[in-house]
Formats: sequence, C-alpha cells, structure tokens
Amino acid sequence: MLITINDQDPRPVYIQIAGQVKEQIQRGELKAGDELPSVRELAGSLGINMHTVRHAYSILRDQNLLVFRLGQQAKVASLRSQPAGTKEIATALNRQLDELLTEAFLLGLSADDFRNLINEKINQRKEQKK
Amino acid sequence: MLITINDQDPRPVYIQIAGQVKEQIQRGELKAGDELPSVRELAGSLGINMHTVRHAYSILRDQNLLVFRLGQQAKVASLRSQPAGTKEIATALNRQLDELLTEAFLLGLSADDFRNLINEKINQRKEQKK
DNA sequence: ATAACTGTTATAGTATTATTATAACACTTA
DNA sequence: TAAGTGTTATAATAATACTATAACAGTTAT
Repeated sequence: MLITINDQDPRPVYIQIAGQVKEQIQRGELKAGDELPSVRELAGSLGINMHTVRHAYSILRDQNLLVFRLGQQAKVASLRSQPAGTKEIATALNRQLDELLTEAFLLGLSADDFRNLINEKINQRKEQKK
Repeated sequence: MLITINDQDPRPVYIQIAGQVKEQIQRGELKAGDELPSVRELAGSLGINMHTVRHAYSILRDQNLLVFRLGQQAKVASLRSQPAGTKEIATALNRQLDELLTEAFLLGLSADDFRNLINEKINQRKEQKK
C-alpha cells in the first residue's frame, strides 16, 4: 500500500488518499477481501491525523468500494456486493465517455483516430495479462 | 449562458461555474470567439461576488479555454491558440481513457462491448450533426 | 473628452471546510 | 486480558472559499 500526499496538490488530503486507494482497486493491485492499513497505522506513516484517513476510507465505503466491520480492518469490497447495481454505474460510465469523446474531438481527433487509440489501449492490456 | 449553483454540491462555487462553462465549450454551445458574461454581470445574476466568478474564469484561462483582454469581456479561446500544445492535453486524454477502460472492465464489459459502445456514441454524434 | 463598460489588483474580514487533538466506547482477535 | 480494530463525540486550530470595498487601467461608444 503505497500512499503519498502531495503538498502541491490543491485537493484536500482525504480526497488524495481516497483517490489513490480507488485507483489501486481499479488497477487490480488491491483485490476483493484485501485488508487496508488501519486508520491509525496509515495516519502514523503519513504523519497525519487518524480522522483524515478515516474520512478518506469512509468516502470509499459510501461508494461501496470498501467494507468496514467493527474491530476489523477495512477491506476491499467484493464487486458483487455493490447494492447500487450496474445500472447507475453504467450511466456514470456513459457520461464520462461522452465527455471524453467531446474532448477528443475538440483536440482534432477523428472517429477513426479515437477507435485506433482505444484498440491500442485494449491490446496493451491484453499483453500485460500474458 | 445558463449557469446554476447547486448548494447541495460539496464542490466550491468557483469550481461549479468553471465546470459548467467548460462543458458548454466542449459541447459546442460556446464557440471560439464567443463572449462570456462579464464577471460583474454573472456574479450579479447568481447573487455572488465578482471575485468568485473571476476565480472560475481564471481557471479556464489557465487551461487555455478562455482568453482575457483588459477592457474587454472574456472570450472563448480558439483551439489553435493553445500554447500548451496537443501534447500535454493528449497525455491527459490518455490518462482519462485508461481510467475509463479499467472502470469499464471492472463493470464486466468485454473489449468488444466497449468498442460497440464507442461506435454507438460516435454514430449518435454523426446523426446529430445532420 | 467623457461616460460606462471591461478585467486587474489590493486589502480586509467573514464563513466554511479540512485537519488535528483527546478521549472514551464497542468490537475482534490472540 | 491485552492489544489491536473502527466508532463516536467534542473542541480547537489551520486552511480555503467567499464576500466587501475600493481604486486602477484598458476598451468602446457617445
């Protein structure tokens, strides 16, 4: 669990932490059931307060990415246990995709350029899996 | 220029404004050279302070989306006049695309699912242009 | 020229949010 | 029982966001 705080980053610390943990989950570096460092431990190693870490974790719990149980460390949630369902998340994905497309076209990319870019990235991932 | 402030939104007002203006530029509702409402005018209609609007505009200027000239209202920048060049923006696009891909795959989408989704969206845009 | 607009800069004060500091509580595990 | 979890509560401090005024420098139209 490598978490760093960037003083130059204008975003609050708890957002930075939540973002980094989220990324590690999305990248598969943290898998369902994996334990996170305790709020006191992470806070200690980062030199910040316990509650700031807790705040970060709580946000991810609200997004159903983490699961808390009293007396135990926070764990990465299993994907199936997302009560929000795929529906809402899919709409979020749609929105993000729309934004990305407009941005790409703004940059002067053609539809084919974009398709090629996508294919490149997909192939990169396939190779990494090998 | 329809700009609204959502009190429920945890993000600061200047971020909300900057975000909405940015979206309108990306959607083509605001085109290069279009004038934005003056900071005093927009602030007045939103019931907020001049400097808050200015802060929002300044962020977009730093992103090379707006151009300021003393004595004149802020204008939407022409895309070619982005000194940062396509390079940095392209890396931002790359990063966003990576995040989106991981998120999509997390949701269980296959590579083909994703390609189909992209194609649908591209076709939607082509139809809108007609 | 002048009046009425622009954005710019400066200074200050207030309001809100983020962070820290302590402490006690409830629960789990060894 | 002891040492580790997250939880809750309260309070104080630090940092950020927002407002309030005012003056300045440039533009545009009268």
